[in-house]
Amino acid sequence: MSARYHHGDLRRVILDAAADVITTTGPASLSLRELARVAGVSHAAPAHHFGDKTGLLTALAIEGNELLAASLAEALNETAESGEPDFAELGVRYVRFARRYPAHFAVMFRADLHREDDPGLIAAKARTAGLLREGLTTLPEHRRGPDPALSTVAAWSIAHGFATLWNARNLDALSAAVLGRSAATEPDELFRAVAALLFQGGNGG
Amino acid sequence: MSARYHHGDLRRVILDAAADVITTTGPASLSLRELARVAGVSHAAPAHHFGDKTGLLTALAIEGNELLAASLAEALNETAESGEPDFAELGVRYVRFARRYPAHFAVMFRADLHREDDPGLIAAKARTAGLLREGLTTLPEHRRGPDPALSTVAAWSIAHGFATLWNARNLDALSAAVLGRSAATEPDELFRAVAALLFQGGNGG
DNA sequence: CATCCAATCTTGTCACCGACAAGATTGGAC
DNA sequence: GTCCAATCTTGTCGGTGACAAGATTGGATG
Repeated sequence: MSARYHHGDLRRVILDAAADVITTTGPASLSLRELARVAGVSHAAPAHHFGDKTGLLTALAIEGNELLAASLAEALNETAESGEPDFAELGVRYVRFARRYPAHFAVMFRADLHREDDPGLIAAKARTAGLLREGLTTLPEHRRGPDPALSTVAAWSIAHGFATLWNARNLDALSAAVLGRSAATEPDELFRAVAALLFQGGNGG
Repeated sequence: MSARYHHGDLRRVILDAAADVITTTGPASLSLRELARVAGVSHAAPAHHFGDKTGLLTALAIEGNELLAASLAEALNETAESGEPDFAELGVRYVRFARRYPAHFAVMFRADLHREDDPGLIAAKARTAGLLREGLTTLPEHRRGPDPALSTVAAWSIAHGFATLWNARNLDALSAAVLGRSAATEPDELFRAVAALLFQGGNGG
């Protein structure tokens, strides 16, 4: 009985199962015991790897920041090579990440769910924010306004807001109204159109 | 003993207590029994008014939408009188609402916490979204681009993203960088500066 | 005023959950 | 072969949400 003790990679399995549950039913109904059941281990096994429930969600938030940072870094490299830095591409990556990893995205910005003072989380968040700002700073001034920090706030806000509202299904009616009169059919295209309204060549005053 | 049965306005007391708890410690740690304790009633009393925990949070979400809609409607009336419709003012109201009622704001956009198909909630959300779109539609085209629906998505996104990131303390470092070189000291002013980067007089085509 | 009723609140209970403690098992280092 | 640290299990406790059944109240009706 009791199967075998060493599971192999229980930590990863629990993390993936948590992401699945959160994606379908949200973080509120997440239960360590259910995750243990899914993984086929005892009810206290998950706690060993994450300390407690908050620890599990902190791990998810860290992983989310790392995934996002990797995607942003990739976009920065690509646009650097093509010689045409494009802030919208960063935003598209941001929105795409939120759609592909909704569980991670949801946990990352919910301070009450994870341990805010975790060193690993602080480092991961700093890296993501740094890439965001770096990306804006590389833009020519006429395409991002005179103040990079202010532009970063604007770009981050519009991408984050779009991603959040999209995931929460708050843009369904509006996006139908927009897409009905254009050829765009994906949220990527809709966001590109939205992003085009920012930094559209005026002087930032 | 047992004090007196009829509390007077238990529903309101529970709602306010819930908002307090959520504001300080987040929705994750909310407990109906704790609210009952605070209100001085039995542990099952709150359920009578809201059905269950989800019902309580649905009521909070409805109230939040109504408060926000009222503020947006007020802003629309004011700018209509002054003859200078200003989209940024709507955004400022949006952000101000998120800061003044962080508990409501947090619950409103968290589908897993409230009952999405509640008729009252659907109506309240429709009213808020309608005001948002109406506000943008009244803007002259050269200040909001050719497509009102698209402009609504953009304006809603930037306001919602700013509010969310601000409440989650993700803009602290950036706002310090911006505010350090300007006279602005309040988030209202910071958002105004951000909003000025949208629809800044370029042609949307 | 007496009676009745629906709304409100209480008491009691059950299954589930998170956290903790103590013990069992495993793989690997030595 | 022995030991050890990491991993997982078992057992338990207090707290929680949900539900059922009963008690209390204010007001309506006569």
